[in-house]
Amino acid sequence: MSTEVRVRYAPSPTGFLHIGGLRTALYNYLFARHHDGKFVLRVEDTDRSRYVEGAVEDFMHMLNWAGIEVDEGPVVGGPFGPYYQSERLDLYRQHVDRLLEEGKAYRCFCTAERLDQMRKFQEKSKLPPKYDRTCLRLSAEEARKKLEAGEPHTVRMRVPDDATVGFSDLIRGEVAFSSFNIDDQVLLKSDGYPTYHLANVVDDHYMQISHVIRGEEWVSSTPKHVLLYRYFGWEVPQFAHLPLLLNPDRSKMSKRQGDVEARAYPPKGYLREALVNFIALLGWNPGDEREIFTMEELIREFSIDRIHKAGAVFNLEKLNWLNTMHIRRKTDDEIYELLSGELERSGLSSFPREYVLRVIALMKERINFVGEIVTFSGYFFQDPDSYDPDGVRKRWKPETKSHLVRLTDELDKVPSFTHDALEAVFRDCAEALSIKASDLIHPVRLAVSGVTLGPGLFEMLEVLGREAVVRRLRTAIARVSA
RNA sequence: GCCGCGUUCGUCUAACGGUUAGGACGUAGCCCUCUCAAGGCUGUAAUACGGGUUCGAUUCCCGUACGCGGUACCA
Repeated sequence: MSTEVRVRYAPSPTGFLHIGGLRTALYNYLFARHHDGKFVLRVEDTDRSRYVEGAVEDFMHMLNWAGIEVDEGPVVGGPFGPYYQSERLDLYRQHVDRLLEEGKAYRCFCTAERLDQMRKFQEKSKLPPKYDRTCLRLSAEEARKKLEAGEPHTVRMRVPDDATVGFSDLIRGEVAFSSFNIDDQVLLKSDGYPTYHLANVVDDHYMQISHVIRGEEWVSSTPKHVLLYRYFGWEVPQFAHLPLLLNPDRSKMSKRQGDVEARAYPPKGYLREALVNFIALLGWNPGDEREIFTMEELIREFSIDRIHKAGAVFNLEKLNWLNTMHIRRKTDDEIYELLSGELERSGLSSFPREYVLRVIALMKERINFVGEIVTFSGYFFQDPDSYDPDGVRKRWKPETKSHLVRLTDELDKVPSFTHDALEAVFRDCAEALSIKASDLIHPVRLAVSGVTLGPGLFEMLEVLGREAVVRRLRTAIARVSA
């Protein structure tokens, strides 16, 4: 086998891409890219009853959104396909037959009801829950009869009686299980489909996967996989079991406590850069104090030995902060592109791109989500229809009216309506009136925007332009002082 | 129940036997300032518990507690 790093993300299409799944995919991808290896996407669609329509499309779409490029997989293809397990049934079948012939697996004719009773009994007797091997004790003759009679059956792997099965985990170190606690796992279901355990091992082998990087929930079934590799005489890949993502109450991340589906995040205004940066840091850190990373930087820095062992709580507040940090790193043009849909929906797409770009430049540093440019800066697109009452109370004094009348006249005739010229007008006017500039600035902000917060006043006025500013001031003077 | 894994500020984490246990988010205060942000400064807050080992334990070992995962013809 080559020494090339080959990893895979192998989701099951039983639901849409989960944040935890996205992180697993990301870690695999970062590891692959860091080592100039390949990232494979394999669809583990062996459970026909739980298949969710559209799930595969969702995985691919969200991976693509996140900037995780698939080197081999369903759409792009590759030398080790097909990449849908449902299209590899013959391969699994052949391998089950081989195990059967070699006595490393056996047919099981037990019914679901029987197995149920058995488990209840085991629990009551405080025994480890595992198949009691009733069918292993069937004579060759009995088994053949049942088979010929067409009795539905599964195929189970035969676990050695008294052995320790261990493996070395890149994150957890040596992990060992006594075979006494390893179940004779079903490898082939009665419907002819393989279970995860069989399909996964067979595919990882033939797809030449060098490192199996997956969630912690697989730790306890890894001994079964190790056994299968041995049965087939195959080299065992390196394992790395990732810590889980947790809800705020430290239970396994799930619905009810926030959004677990990756596709919920883009519409909320989260940047791919922020989400990727955030989940990368959930369980991994670069070893120094940097926090903001691009995908390229993550690829450069990523290493499995800096992955944590303990689960990590998915905490929105830090994600939000990262979102604002990444927004600030974007150019105005990039933000415009991200905003186009929002502008459309808000009926603002008729405004010239140049104008929107200037609004973006002013708002970019004061928002947490791209969409807030639209929600927080309505006054750039429309005259205010009301004035914040608290602001009026605080900033609009009895003498304000006459001051603004005078200022408005000055603004109406200032030769160039630019930041510096406007500031000079304000300063001169304040001086002439023997008041502070802020006594003009605050009421003007209120008159022009209707609110008390926003970008610096002079740059705001410059963007708004003389006509709108003068019009709004005159309207406000009449309305607020009335 | 059985098996496995884990445990540093509220959260994400650094420290791989010797640090005043560091950083970030959040939060509180201050500075800056035309507002709001941003930024700067300061504060807040942690090694689960009990035994060892050691001159010295966050760090190594054992136990307990707690949490989590698995315990399917799901993945």
